[in-house]
Amino acid sequence: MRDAVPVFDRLLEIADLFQRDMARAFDGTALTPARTHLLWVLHHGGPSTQHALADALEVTPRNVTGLVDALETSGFLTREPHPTDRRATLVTLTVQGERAMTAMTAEREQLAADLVAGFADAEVAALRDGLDRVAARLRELIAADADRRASAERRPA
Amino acid sequence: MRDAVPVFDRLLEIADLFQRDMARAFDGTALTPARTHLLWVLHHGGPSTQHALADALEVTPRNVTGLVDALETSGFLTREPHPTDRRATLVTLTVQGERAMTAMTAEREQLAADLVAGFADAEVAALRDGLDRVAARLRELIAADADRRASAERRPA
DNA sequence: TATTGTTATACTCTATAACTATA
DNA sequence: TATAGTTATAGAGTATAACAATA
Repeated sequence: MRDAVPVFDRLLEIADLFQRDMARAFDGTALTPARTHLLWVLHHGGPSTQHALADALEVTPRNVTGLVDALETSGFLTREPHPTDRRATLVTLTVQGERAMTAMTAEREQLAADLVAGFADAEVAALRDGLDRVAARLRELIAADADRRASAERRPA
Repeated sequence: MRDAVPVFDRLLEIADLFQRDMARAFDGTALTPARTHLLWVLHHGGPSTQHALADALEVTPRNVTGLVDALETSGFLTREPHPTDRRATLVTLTVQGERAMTAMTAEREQLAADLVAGFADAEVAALRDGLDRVAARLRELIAADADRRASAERRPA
């Protein structure tokens, strides 16, 4: 297990680099990470209510109001009345919003290819396998931790 | 290159999981990611001026003022006059701050070991190698991108 | 003149709580 | 009574600009 900590450190470094890279990519546009995430969900899930978006983004409905406000103002999406539920709003990507997400998909694929340029196919497959296992393990650990916290909360009450 | 996008997606997912895990770990403490990062830099670099911290964190001096304010209030560090430069402040970890960083180091090593539990040594080494190469590539791409932007800025001026 | 840290101001992301309009 | 979205309020993280004290 001599290499466990270096693997961990590299993963943290890559996470940090991704974050910085994305933040930089938004410079000069009206987009930010949170707003882009919302557009991405909309692009893949189609027109949605704000409540559905809040669930998908794991964020409060109030938060979605703010994000949708900003994206509506900058022309990436529109709010339309829900056809059957007059309480609800249907959020829909505009042409500009769709174009932005299409461009982002292309950039994403380009970056993915660039990251493993120079790898043999078998090396990429091995890396994929290793990452799949690490991600699964991490999900498990987080779930176990959440359980532990939940029962610790139930105890003192 | 069939696996390039899945590798990319896994890396993004792991980055996201790390972020959520850390945010959760701070619940109930006075610590947050940004404040913890500052303590970590202090733990590894020893007593520093706020300016040095701003450089290390790649953040504005004004931002450091706020982080140090909060950490001073919660007892993780102290501000002391710089021995030779009366403009500057020396920020130093308290015993509580050192203890928090020691605990964090142990948790980090535990998590790193857990992530690759069940991997053969050679598999961990291969994963480490793959991640090293991906991280190096990502750093290159970001640097190239920064260069491109810098010259694009010089042009229209 | 340049540097260190601060006050002033502002924007983004996030949260909770209270409220309105509808189901 | 419950749900969808909003207003009100607050705190964290970040930034720029102007300014004081010191180098």
